[in-house]
Amino acid sequence: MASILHVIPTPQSPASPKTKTLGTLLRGLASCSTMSELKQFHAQIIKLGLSCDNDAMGRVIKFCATLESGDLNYALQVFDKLPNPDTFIYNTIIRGYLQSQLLKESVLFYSQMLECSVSPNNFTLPLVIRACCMDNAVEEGKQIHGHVIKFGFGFDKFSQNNLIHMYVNFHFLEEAKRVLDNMYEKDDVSWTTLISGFAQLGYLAEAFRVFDSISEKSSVCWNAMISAYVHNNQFHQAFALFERMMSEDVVIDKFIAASMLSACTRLGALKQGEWIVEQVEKSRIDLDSKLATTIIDMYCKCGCLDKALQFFKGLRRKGISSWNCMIGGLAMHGKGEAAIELLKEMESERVAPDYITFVNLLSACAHSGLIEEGKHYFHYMKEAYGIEPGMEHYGCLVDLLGRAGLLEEARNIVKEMPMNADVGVLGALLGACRIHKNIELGEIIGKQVIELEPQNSGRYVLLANLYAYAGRWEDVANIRKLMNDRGVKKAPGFSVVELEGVVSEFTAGGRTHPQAKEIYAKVNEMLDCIKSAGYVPDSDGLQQDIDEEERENPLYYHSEKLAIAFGLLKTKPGAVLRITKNLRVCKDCHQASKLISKVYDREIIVRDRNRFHHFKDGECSCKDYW
DNA sequence: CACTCCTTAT
Repeated sequence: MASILHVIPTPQSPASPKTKTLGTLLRGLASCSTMSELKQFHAQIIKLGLSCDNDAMGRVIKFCATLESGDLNYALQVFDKLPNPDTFIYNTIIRGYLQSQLLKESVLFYSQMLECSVSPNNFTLPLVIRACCMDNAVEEGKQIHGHVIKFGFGFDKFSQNNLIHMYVNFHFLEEAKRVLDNMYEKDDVSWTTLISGFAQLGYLAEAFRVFDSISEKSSVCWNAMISAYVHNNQFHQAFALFERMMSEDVVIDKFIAASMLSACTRLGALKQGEWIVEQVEKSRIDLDSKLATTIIDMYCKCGCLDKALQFFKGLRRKGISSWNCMIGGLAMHGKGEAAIELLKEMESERVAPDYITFVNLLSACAHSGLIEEGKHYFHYMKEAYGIEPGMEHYGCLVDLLGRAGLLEEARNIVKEMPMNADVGVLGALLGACRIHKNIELGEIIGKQVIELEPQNSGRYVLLANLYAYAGRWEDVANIRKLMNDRGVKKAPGFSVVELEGVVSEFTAGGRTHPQAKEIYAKVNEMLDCIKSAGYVPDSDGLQQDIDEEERENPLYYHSEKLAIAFGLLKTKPGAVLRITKNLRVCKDCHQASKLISKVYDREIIVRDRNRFHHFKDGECSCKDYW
């Protein structure tokens, strides 16, 4: 028995047993992934008598406060036990609040830190600046700017860059620029923050001035400026800048590829888009799921469903956004059944559909008139995946029912849905009233929609068209007057056609094209030809009706017809014409396009604001519902 | 022991 009381001598380890255990524990802590695991490590650290050790507790707090699987309240409990928490620990809690969107608490914790005489370091102020920025706390933000200087971080890049971000967010553009100008050493972050900030507020000239002032432009800077143009619909500027970039031998990376693809998509510039895809493949740019999605979207919106599908199927790993985008693409092209098939494929590959998947799927059902299927999936998403229908889903359902002529049912959905219908949902109902010429309901909804979005010209136009159908010319004139009084301008209509890689743009009645004379002659010839095939210009009431495209131009010269005429002039017989326009196809152009496809034996693919129209053999894929 | 900028889609 006595031997038990003897300490058996062991060889001396280089570190003391306690340190060694702590080291192992901290390593274990770094690798734990759940709160319950963490609590076990925490308990062991306490047993070692380290419950007040900043170094050890700092790690515990870091886990709880900043990781997805953490628990901010637990972090705060640990914090409260610490007699002298250090700067790192304060910073970590501030970051925890920030990540949880508890912005005021974040700033408050910083002042608590100062009250306890703990000095901020270079990590502290960027966090607090961000909190003020996200909270739109202008006064506090200015004070923190003072602290940056007072505590000696006037030359710290992170603080400065975050200040730029904050002032941009406050719309204090001069102040943002001043911070940049006073920076000792500006970097990509400083420049791109300011460029994209200016661009978001629409100040493109200012953004370009900043860009131009950069002596050594990195690809990040180039992309910031390119995407600034893209986001402001200045596609030609984006292309011009891209070309300049190429001529200066800057290498395309995945960011630039994505921005340029987005420009091609919005413009309908298929050839250019394909060229970018080629570059991506050639230069082995990392094809992440964002870039893959962008490429799929480009093919879909440029009218090449086949290529989109081919690319999609060839992807090794398909992210959820790629699936969603592909389903959305099928929806736009009126391929509802194929969209449903793709959902099933997704399920059989054990990819869980999400909120967006069902928005796109329901939109596919709506565009293809799949009423029963649409209703089914509206319930199915909740039953099978626990996804509560949101505003967009209700919008699709209303669209689906409304298009099918089930206006009462659609209206009941609007009344009974758990949230207040937004403009999107009401707009869908209004659209249905237009299709089915329900003046009574359309008038009520139209007025609501206009007041919800008084600057959106399309809403006025829709109601005015409805009045025009009813022959209520006085009301049409009143709408027009209302628009004038409020200074609402109709978006100028334009159509774009891409031929041999050259994108040509047409505006209604525009004569600036170098070959305008030939094009107009072709339009006249075209219209004569289809007249013999039964085309009757939709001129009833034209003098009074408000069209989406400018009224002062004769109907025949809508941008879409000019683009088609130009396409017929410039391509060989049988070639497919792809046209992209910014507004909805008007009734007359739709009818004309159908007949042109027959008489000239051409497939014409038109992308309008909402969807695609494939004109072939005198028919349209939208089955005249759009 | 750690922080900020440029990319897509609905």
